[in-house]
Amino acid sequence: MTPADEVHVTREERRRRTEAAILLAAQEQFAEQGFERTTIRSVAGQAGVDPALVMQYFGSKEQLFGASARWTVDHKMLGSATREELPATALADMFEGFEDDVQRREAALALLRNCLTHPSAAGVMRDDVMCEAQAAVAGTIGGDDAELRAGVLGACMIGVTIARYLLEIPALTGATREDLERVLLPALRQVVDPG
Amino acid sequence: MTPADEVHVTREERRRRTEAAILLAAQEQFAEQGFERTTIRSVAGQAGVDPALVMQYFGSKEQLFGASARWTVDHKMLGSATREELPATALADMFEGFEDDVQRREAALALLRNCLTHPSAAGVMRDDVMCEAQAAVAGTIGGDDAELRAGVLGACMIGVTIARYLLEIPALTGATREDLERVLLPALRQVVDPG
DNA sequence: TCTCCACTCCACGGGTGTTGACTCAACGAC
DNA sequence: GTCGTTGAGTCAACACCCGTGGAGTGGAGA
Repeated sequence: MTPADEVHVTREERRRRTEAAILLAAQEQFAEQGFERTTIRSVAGQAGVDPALVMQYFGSKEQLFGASARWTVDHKMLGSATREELPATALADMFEGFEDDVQRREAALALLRNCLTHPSAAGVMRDDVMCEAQAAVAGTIGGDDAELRAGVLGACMIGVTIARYLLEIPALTGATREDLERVLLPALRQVVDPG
Repeated sequence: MTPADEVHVTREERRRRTEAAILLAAQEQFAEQGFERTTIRSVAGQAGVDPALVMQYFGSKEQLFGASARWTVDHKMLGSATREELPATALADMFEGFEDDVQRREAALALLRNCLTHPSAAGVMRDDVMCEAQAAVAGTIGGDDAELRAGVLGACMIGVTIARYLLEIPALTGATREDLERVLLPALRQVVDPG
């Protein structure tokens, strides 16, 4: 844990590091095995730490999960996109969140993996991710059924995300970003632009 | 459990009924709370039966889940549909499986609810549901990226299904079938027909 | 009346989240 | 430099719940 070539680390710094190690291990296990199948002991084991320390830092398994599972949708970018740009912006946000940034990916996977079985994860998913993003884009879509179209857009994005990053359907995992854009963008434009 | 106005039921008939009651209770709980949160005891309690009887009939919790979680995609109907009919056929299959037939709905929800966290449910979902349906429609789609387009079609269907029946996003649950068809069909046609 | 089988009772073994007391090295005051 | 204090980290254990198994019971069938 402590590199030999590092002469001295302050106590505060050590604490920050182990807390980060615990959080990282928790995110990985929550993302891969789900909430119920990851145990405090296994997280502590992967982080090289005693299980009791996990409790001391995060309070409970529930709170550890709350700190681990996060999905940051870029509301501003979605809100400022025109109707034509909307599908491409949403797709770019997905690629950035699930492929480019390792930190964001584990946190988002931890939430998505459990959003069907864990009550609070379902709540966060429904309220913070889906409904907020929907509200952000419904205005730019316009028309009578703007809310529905925004919801369908989100639902399709969720479906593709699940198929590609969680279920790992070969047809989806084997596709490049350009492949996905080519197939998906015309369809999503049809969702946001009824004309 | 035994209706008073029923004079006599054979032993074999009684056994069939209690086994069906156990299976129904299991499907409901697997569908609503997920695999880990439903216990043999709670299933037995809802069925009005001793926990040990559940084991005796189904062998293990894993096998009980296997008997409970099923999703029957209508491959023949999907395979025989033309490219123009494909989106409407898929959507009709979703409505029938998740709204019209109560038996099928609980079984399908039990599978879908757990497909991100339960290993064997994930396998069934990926292989039996997604990949088989994909293979059934890829032929009628045609072209170089037929597999990818079929996969994207399935992914969008899964996303809408999850958003409407599991996450219960208001914008999706509040929509009628006609609303969904109006918004979704043009987009799905764009997926299966690149022209 | 004897047999069989649907069904129950009770307990075991194991794994889990959580806790309180404990150890020991880093830190600040002098 | 020395000494008390603080806090990071450990250890052992508790209380609980779960899946599962084996012995037992009572009423239906022959």
